[in-house]
Amino acid sequence: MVIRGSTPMGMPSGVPEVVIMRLPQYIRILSEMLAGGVEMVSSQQLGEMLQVTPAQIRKDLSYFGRFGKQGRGYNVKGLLAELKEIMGLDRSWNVGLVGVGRLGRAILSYPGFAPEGFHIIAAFDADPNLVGRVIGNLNVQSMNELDTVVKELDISIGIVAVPSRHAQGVIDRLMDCGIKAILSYAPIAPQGQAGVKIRNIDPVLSLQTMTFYLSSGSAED
Amino acid sequence: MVIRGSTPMGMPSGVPEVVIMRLPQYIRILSEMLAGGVEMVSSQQLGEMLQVTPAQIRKDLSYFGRFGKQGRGYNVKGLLAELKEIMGLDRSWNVGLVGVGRLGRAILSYPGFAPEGFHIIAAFDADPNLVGRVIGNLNVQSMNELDTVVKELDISIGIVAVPSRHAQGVIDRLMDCGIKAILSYAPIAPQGQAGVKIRNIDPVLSLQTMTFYLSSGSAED
DNA sequence: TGTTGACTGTGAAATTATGCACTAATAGAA
DNA sequence: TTCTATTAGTGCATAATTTCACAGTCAACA
Repeated sequence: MVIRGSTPMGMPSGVPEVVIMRLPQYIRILSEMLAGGVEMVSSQQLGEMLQVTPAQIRKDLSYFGRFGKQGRGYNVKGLLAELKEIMGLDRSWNVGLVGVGRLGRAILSYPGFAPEGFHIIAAFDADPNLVGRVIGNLNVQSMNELDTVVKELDISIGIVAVPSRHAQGVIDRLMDCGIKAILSYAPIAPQGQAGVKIRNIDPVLSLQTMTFYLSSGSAED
Repeated sequence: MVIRGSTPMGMPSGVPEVVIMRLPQYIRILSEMLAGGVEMVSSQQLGEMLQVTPAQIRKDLSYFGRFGKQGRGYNVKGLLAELKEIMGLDRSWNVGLVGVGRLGRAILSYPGFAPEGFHIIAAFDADPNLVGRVIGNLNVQSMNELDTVVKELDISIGIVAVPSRHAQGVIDRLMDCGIKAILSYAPIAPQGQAGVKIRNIDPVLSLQTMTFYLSSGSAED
């Protein structure tokens, strides 16, 4: 799928979604390299670490500009900064969590979000017994307050951690609030409106995509 | 990517990986329909629920055989059974978990695996303080026992829930034991050997693939 | 100041995936 | 029985993605 339409600040448009899906991986490797003191990296080296061809990396980057030096490769720090800016990862994002059951609490206590700029600053639950309680530094709020709080706190990303039978309803509510990016942990096939990005975390589905290869005896990778 | 090579029981080979990635989703929807008492379904209806074109569903299924009736559609129960068999989901799989920290325990207590036939029947940890303890009905075992236990209990899938700096090492150990399917929760780009399938559960990466669309102001879906 | 080796950026080609549109089959109505 | 409305399966066209391969640039060094 290709991203059509114009973008505000002169950002090149027409970037395939597959490319967008790969950039965060480049960012991650580059971060590791920067932490490791590496200054320059070639598409060859980057490709080896990510198991993709060097040509693909160069082509991906070419959608956004020219970041390398012929004969030298890429400056790790510089490329990292560029990619972060392109992806909107040079800033922090306010995230709202819906569902503070066992899974929701695990998400709240997951230490991996904040260092990457994702701050869960509000938690909601439909259960009146949970509303008003403080869980992981957050005061659990009623679903009735969703719209108000999303706007007041400038929340642009929603995380859904409710039982699957309620997940689509919650996703609909979030979209009604103007949320355009949703991370759902529910094992369902979510229906999203146009212009809304939804990603699923679904370990069972992940396992199910591997068993074919186990049973078919295929030795391919 | 296309799956090359022959398969033992006359299973058609040459099935693109994208197709394999979609089949579990078909299976999920079909299960829901079966539970809902639906008897027949057309590719049109299935496509609407999954947001894919009917043609794609028919094409995907055609890699494996002919399951529908012209003018009628597919028998839900029958198609579900066929797809489960194709994917190796008509049986149960033994799973080993490495890492019983907070994340590992959350995985052990996740109720979604067993009903789908994935049984975590062994848990390992490198921490001597954890070895020997009973967590979630399982006796935590030392990493030294990995190879023996994997073979004894016929474990064919590994789940990795260790800190990221140890993840690649654990993945290597699992591959050395002959494990061909690994689900990793570590936020790294894992290096796998040929013939080994690795899937990542990485919520941060998922979030990072969405922010581009939030910042670019693109209204596309 | 040439010359060499390394490596990017990019059109073109190859490959892979998707969607169209048609044929054939089927059930049910008239 | 015949007609109509559906819908699967599929060859082919189109679209998307990946890879190739090479011109152009750069740094290092003789």
